[in-house]
Amino acid sequence: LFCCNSMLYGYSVLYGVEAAVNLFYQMPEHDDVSWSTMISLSSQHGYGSKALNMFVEMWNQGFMPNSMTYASVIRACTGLYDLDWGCHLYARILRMQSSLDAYTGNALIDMYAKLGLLDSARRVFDSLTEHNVVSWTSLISGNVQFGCIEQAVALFNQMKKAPLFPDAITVSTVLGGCTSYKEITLGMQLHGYTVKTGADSLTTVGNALITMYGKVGDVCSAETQFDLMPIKDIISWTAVITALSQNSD
RNA sequence: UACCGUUGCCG
Repeated sequence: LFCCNSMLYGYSVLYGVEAAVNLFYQMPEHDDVSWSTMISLSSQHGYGSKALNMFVEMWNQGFMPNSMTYASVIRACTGLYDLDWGCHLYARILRMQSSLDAYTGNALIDMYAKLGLLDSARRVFDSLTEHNVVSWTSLISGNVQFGCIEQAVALFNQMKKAPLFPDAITVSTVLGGCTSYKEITLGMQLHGYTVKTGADSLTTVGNALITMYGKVGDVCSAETQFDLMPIKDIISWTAVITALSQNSD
């Protein structure tokens, strides 16, 4: 059983999730680990309804989901835009585990944020005893995506006062907001912040900066940023080419 | 053994 559990993950990497599912059903017996592994693999690879079905099956057979299992199923709900199931899981977690932890809490924040229920996302956020960089970024991302850029920035500034630092993903998220809403003044302030912290040399952050300058027609800054970057990936190249082509002279 | 957030283009 132990060997099979390790093989489930290996199978999904080598042959795809379907192969892992087949292996799973060929196993003579299952335990919480096998179930949880399959559920997280399924939700990670976009097989959301498969993940939900397996969760029900697992539950009916009397196995105990842990917070990572719950987080995986919530992620599945997020991908399926299945708010009913998500709320149901929320209630069930509170019933079974009495409180949210970092995994379930962040998964719920992400779910509400992606579905545009920013107030609910905020309530979950506030109910957590501890916030990590993912909690903050998920909430910020929701506000960016649903047009509350000023609220996103307010959160970002609040976060800088918290005992943890925004990472590359947090900064890229806010920069993405500046791009969408053409908030160039704000974007340039953020650019200054990234230079100060050295974050501008990180590929994700640099990519977001290239895109932002390209979008507002500042090809020169876009190119400069591109040239400054020590590590360029496929996104850097696409972003700079897009910037150049959309501002052709 | 597995959890959650991000940046370009195309679909």
